[in-house]
Amino acid sequence: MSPTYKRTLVTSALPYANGPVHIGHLAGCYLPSDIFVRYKRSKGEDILFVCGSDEHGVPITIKAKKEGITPQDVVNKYHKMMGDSFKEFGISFDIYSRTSNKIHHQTASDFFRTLYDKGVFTEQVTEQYYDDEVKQFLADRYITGTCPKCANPNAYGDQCEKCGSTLNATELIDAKSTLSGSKPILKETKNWFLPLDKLQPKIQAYLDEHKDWKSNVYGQCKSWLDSGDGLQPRAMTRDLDWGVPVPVKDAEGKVLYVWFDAPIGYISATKELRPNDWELYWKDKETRLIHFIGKDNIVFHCIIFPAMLMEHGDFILADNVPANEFLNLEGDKISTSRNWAVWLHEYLLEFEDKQDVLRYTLCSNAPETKDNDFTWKDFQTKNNSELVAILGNFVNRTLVLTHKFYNGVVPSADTYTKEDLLVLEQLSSFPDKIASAIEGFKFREALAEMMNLARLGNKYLADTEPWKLIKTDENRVKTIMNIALQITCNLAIVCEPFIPFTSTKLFAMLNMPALKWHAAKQTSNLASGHTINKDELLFAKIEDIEIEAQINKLQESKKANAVTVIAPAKPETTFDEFSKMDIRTGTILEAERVPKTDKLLKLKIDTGIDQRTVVSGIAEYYKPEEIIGQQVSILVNLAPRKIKGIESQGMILMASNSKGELSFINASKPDFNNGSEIK
RNA sequence: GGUGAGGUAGCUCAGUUGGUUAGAGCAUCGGAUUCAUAACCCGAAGGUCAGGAGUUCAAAUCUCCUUCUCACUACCA
Repeated sequence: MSPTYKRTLVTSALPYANGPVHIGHLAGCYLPSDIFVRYKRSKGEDILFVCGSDEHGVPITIKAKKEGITPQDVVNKYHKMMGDSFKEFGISFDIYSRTSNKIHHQTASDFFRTLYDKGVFTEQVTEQYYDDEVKQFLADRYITGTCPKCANPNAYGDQCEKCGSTLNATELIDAKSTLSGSKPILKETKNWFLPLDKLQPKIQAYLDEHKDWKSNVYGQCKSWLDSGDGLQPRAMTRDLDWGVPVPVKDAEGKVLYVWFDAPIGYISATKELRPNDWELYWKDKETRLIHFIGKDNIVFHCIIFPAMLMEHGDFILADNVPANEFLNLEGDKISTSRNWAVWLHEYLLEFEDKQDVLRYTLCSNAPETKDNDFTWKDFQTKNNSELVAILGNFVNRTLVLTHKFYNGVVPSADTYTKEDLLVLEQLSSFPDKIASAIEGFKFREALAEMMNLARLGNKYLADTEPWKLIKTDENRVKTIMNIALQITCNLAIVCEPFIPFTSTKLFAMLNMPALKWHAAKQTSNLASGHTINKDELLFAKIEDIEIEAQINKLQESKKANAVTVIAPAKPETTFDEFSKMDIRTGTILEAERVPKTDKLLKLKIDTGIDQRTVVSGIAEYYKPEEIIGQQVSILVNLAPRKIKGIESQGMILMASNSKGELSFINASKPDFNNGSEIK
């Protein structure tokens, strides 16, 4: 936070255009950034707020294929959906752009070309799976096969969605191309890498200047730099036909890696918004650049993107990256694929005109320092006992009294008592308190301060009791009501960053145009003699029925999930194929943990044929001492393989449930000796 | 296993460079009140600051160990 900055550029993580926005996204980065920007605008600072849809990358091509439409159709659908719901929710982007725009393709392409011409990239030839039928390299997501860990037959080349393991495409058993169904072959391909290893000293120096970043952010960056071998070169191009084409020779069929292309989206969005002076926001040392993101994006925004910008030259680097942690929902991780989420577009339909309730709840419980949990019960409580009872109630009682006593005309303040002066002093101190919390990215604290202003109002009314005094001292009541109205007016100003819809309603009720931040330090924004409008309730109570409905809805998707996780049957095989496998009953003679691993047990098995060593990934489910003497089924003619330096000579057959938990399978009658064949 | 972030009242979280009886909101209980959406206002109760050891006149705060949660990462034939 240097005082020399003349302007600020705020970016919010580009949401990936393969699904709608949910509350996790909002709490993670869109709401905090919006609060920050609204506050800065209210202060009259020069600030731009850019965002857009991230529309490239493999998952979108897969989704398109599945639905039989083009990738462009997919992103068109979600781009519109996300843009609309952000807008309706009051996320006040100056521009919500998209990476399939021409201007972005041009910008990203030029950016790559500049780095290429400067000789920044290293070229590397690697072996990748290639589908010879459709003449195309296969991204990890385009390869399916049997998961080597849980035997799920529908694991992807990068991940098994059933057991959650991260995989390499080459690990899959019976790998298959999803494009043609054929067996892929390994083929050499050339890609361009960003040599992060060589850039490490520069990145280190950059991070050293920013030890003031949030501890979760700085800590994670440091762990990347300090870990074992330090940073590793990372491919910035992919063999794919959806994305920004690589603008060099010999690069047919290659596009920029989404993580190269996406952050450049911030630049192209700025360009689109301000074609004439966009460079001011990206290249002037007096511009402060801030990236709002979720914790999953830290490495890209704090290491890779800055590295790209440094190597390009010209550009400024982020001054801060206030990343939030994750938001859970009713105790479970939010998951798009499991439909465990509160979707913004659905919320907006089901809770019409209640944007501010969600904004308030998410901000007050934002995962600023650790993962947090969103519950509907909490949502209800926050609405009923804070928004309704404290803020809404204060405004309501003030306006009702004003209409009752003065027919809606603001009375003039007469002589201030000691008590009044104290309240006025506190009133004018709020803007700075809230501001410093926002400047420090402590939005929960800022929000709590905002509510304290409403509390101050409630207390003032309770202490002065104008409804009693009106019978004995009318003059005094005028002063009291004037002060209560000033508090209401200043509330309208300082609540705007957090709950803008409420702010608008408040100004409308007060019958005045919206005031800017600096006015909130004044205690006479409402002139005496001014007539206010009729009062209406700011917030309505949320009843149990509504909350139960939401909880039931989540229960339904939980049930739906429990059913669908059963893996579909594998394609038909032949008896010949099956009989190639030599499976026997065996007994575990010895078992011990493989050091420095979480999942591995080293087993000695009596197979009836011999005694052999097998390494198996079952340590999470069985303790070594419990399984000695256990009878198991073992595949004995599997090619041996070294795991953690130990040669594993076979594979224990395990049953795996939908959670990826494992269980031995063995003969159910006692008199089956080791070495009995399983057929 | 490695690395990072966390573990503070029933719940959600503050606790700045170690300094008198550990704070706030919500929930609970009691009181007062009626202008207000039975809301507000006042008060009470509620914590071996994950556990253990150490440094210090003094530790929630510093060091070490153990343990639990989350994230990244390695191992799973």
